[in-house]
Amino acid sequence: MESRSYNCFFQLATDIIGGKWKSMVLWALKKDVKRNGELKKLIPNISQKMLTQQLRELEGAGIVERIVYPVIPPKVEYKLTKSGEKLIPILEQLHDWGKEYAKNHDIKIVKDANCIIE
Amino acid sequence: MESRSYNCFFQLATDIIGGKWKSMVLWALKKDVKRNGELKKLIPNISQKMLTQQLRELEGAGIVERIVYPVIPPKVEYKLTKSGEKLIPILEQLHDWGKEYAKNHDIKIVKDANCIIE
DNA sequence: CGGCATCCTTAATGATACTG
DNA sequence: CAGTATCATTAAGGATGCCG
Repeated sequence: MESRSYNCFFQLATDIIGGKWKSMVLWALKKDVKRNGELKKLIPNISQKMLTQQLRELEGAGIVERIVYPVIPPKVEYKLTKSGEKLIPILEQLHDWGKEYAKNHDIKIVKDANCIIE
Repeated sequence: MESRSYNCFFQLATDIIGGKWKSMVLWALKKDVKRNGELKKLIPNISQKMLTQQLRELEGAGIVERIVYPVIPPKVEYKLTKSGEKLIPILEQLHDWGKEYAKNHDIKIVKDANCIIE
């Protein structure tokens, strides 16, 4: 985490959960603890590199917790922290907004194999 | 607007308002109609190129309306559409989340000159 | 004032191979 | 399984100049 300076709290928030993947990772974690492999299946088109990178940054921000089990083969779980959980209701509303937007604009959802949810 | 295909409504939503600038532009438009120059002052570090680009994409998505007055010198106003207005309460909650996050992590806000708000 | 067009630089992401 | 490292590619963004 680089400590930038922020002009307002909104900027801070978008800096933490913005970017192409972060909110989607949080969305994938909204229900349960998830393992690396599960996340890769849940999030369409994300590469291992991007997934790891985003998870590390979210962990650094205190939004996601990484739990390592010292076993072989390796087992690592990811879960939302308290702070991260507080974001979920907001993301839900964004989801609902998208649903209404899709309705109004005749946009169809086409899930490929393992969609995130709903 | 390129018509992609989406796996879920959440993905659709983040595709529309995601990216480095879009949500900030919406945030800057949350109160009143704004002109190009005002937006540039309100949004820290945005270039004219990026501002125009983001506004065009938001306009294409039906989130922002562009109103051109045929006068000299040119006058152009930007305002949220109904669809765009529905996003504001959600962005407000994101703002509030950021505020609490800042409190918990001892992050200070340093406005430079013309901050967006609050 | 509010752009657009062009060129150029930098940052983000992808592909592939390898490891404990 | 859950990564890391390296290299190649692509996309995002900045600088400058021009225009109605």
